[in-house]
Amino acid sequence: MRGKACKPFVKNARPAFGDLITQPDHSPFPPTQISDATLRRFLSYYMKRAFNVVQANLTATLKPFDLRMPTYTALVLICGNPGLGQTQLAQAMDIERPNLVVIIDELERRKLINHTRVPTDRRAYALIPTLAGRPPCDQAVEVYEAKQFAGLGQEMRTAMIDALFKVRAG
Amino acid sequence: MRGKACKPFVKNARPAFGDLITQPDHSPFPPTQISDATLRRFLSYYMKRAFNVVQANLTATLKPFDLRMPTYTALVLICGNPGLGQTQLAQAMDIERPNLVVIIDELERRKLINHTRVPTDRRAYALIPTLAGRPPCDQAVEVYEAKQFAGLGQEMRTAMIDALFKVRAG
DNA sequence: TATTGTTATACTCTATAACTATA
DNA sequence: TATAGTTATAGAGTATAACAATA
Repeated sequence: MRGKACKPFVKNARPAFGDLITQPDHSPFPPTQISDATLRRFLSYYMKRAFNVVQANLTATLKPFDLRMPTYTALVLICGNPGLGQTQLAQAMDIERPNLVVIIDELERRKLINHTRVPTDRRAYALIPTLAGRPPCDQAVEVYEAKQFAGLGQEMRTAMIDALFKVRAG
Repeated sequence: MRGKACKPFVKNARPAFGDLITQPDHSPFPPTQISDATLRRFLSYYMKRAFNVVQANLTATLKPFDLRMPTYTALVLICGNPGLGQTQLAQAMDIERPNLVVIIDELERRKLINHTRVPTDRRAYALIPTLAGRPPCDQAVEVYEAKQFAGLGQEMRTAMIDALFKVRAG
């Protein structure tokens, strides 16, 4: 049988037809319903799907604050690390320095951060949150992260962090 | 003290200066080093960082197969669900139908899948892997997923799947 | 009237190369 | 020579609106 190696795992998959019918399967997304073989084969898919949800929810939550994911991330990191330089921030955000420029510009235009020359190294700028910058940062974080990960519980949260770190570290 | 609410957690954060110095901190990325408060505040950041790694590794791994993440995902889903329609595939991939068109076109151009009219509904097309399409699909999955998640072990993998599903389901 | 797939189009996020001003 | 930040630009991935063919 041709399709034996791959088992269907898409909800409401259209029944195949002709000689290509294998096993019409209507298994839902939950991991418990999916064969272990399939799970092991396609973990990156789960990561993407979960991340899509996080991204969508985060975008929606940040809208009232007029923040997008990159500006939000930058603001939180700057609030947590006042005096940070742009090269370091780019490293922390895992993006290239040029992409940071518009982000920094926007945050500064909105008076959420300051962009000050470092006295000891006149090439560098230090990023510092303004007094006006902290409240939206704190509120956005609290409103979003609390809501998004509320259902996880401490154990699950810890397990997830561990796994994500392991994946990241390789 | 002004910066008390946010603790630095960026590696090698530049020491702050002037009256904005709070607590220059050089805590590294690993979760164990970061305060629980910070963890709870910014889980989405960990997800993004981990996903960046997955995405980069996956892209590199798929290059020899001349596949990108979307074409790879589509191919795996089609192999796993022969006869799938484009609307369903778009739902499974969590993207809009128009974006699928170029992906399907590419896979079909490369003779990895077929794009056949459904006899019972002449609006719809059924996506079916070709005999040539399965091997690169299987190889790519095995080479990538095995390598990326090898370090996790079964427990961690399960925990991660559970957490990701929970996040996705809300 | 609703649905499948399509076209055209625009937007967000990101990467690369080359520049400037400092070190 | 190397580094911090910048500019210009290109590409990938995605979304929205409007269309044709079919149900």
